[in-house]
Amino acid sequence: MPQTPSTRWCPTPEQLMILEEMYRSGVRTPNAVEIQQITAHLAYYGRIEGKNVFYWFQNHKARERQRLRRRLCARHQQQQPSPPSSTVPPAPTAAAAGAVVQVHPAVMQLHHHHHPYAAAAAAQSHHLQQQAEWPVVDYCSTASASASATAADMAIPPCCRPLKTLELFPTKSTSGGLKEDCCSSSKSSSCSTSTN
Amino acid sequence: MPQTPSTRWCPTPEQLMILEEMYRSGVRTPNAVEIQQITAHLAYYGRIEGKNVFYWFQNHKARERQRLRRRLCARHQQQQPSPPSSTVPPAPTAAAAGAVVQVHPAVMQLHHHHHPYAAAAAAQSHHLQQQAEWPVVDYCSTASASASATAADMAIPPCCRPLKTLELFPTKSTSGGLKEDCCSSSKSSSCSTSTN
DNA sequence: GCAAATTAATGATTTATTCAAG
DNA sequence: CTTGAATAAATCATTAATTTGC
Repeated sequence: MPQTPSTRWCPTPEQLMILEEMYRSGVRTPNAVEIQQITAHLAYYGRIEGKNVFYWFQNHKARERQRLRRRLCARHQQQQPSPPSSTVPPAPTAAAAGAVVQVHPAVMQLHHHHHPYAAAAAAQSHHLQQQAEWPVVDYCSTASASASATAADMAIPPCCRPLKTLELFPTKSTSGGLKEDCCSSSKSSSCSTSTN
Repeated sequence: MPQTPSTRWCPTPEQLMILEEMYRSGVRTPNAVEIQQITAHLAYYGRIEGKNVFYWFQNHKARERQRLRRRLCARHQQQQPSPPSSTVPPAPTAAAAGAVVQVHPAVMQLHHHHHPYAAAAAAQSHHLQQQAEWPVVDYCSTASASASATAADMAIPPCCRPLKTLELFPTKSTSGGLKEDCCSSSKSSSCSTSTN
């Protein structure tokens, strides 16, 4: 075994545990800076990169939602008779509620395993520095020169505008409702560039 | 006015021209490295970051496609009688065809405006180095160690795998076969979107 | 008990949709 | 309205679980 090329990241139990803890605490879409920190901390438990953290949150969030959706659907399908309003509340709200108090930074110190190693690991650039910042733009970095943001610039938690997905899937047709797939056969929907 | 924070990138005509030229040449989804180079070149004509290039291609591709879809749809709606096979080839194929010969790297030297400035600009880290490489992972870098792929593995151009799913397996329903999206059901709806 | 063959999870990409600045 | 930016959904691909035959 040369070195196990292992194309893809395989989270260690510790890493996974911490990530899940963070997720439960409300972390949804950490920005570049936060990802950096998370990565730095997790790096102590094994090889990891910023993108891994990024993807993990993306996937975890998406699949959590998917799972819920599926459950609801299945339930709805099987039990024609809609039970009263006493259906078991879908739990997710719990996490959301917790998020309200803004736990992002706090979580970082959850385990506060004061291992200088972590920081070092990140700083020493394992094999390439972690300064990445593309799609996951860190809105902050640009403000590096700022030092004097206009106000709420730094005030609000930089990344995820607080809790957008709070109401996960309010059956609102937000994204699933209207698409503009004009060629989708079916109704001769008027896709005619509408009112222009 | 502090310094015109200018939240979003505004491409100069030159930059735009070059980008469009590249797009026409077949560039669709440049990887991190390529984006770096493009950024470096375009940086000569004005402020620009990797993410801008990334987003530009994303959006341009998506909207080009959308535009076509819409046009086709409109046509199909207006002209009930389906024209023979001589309908104007949906253009995208053109790009695809061009892509077959793999123009990505070549394009880089399309203009080969040997301005050391560009490279310098990128290298000097305007205010932060451009080594980014997150979501836009460069599939190439990881493959560096490979060296011994199973076959067409390396043959295909690194980025947009032209036709990977082509004939991997004999329709064994391994992973792509079945979906279980239970809630799909109604997704038709008109495309209007009405632009609120 | 084990290894090849399936299936289930999940990491990584790509595509579609949405938001909001100009 | 156009389009840069951001997010979510869909999809692909690889790893881990598991089943199965020996």
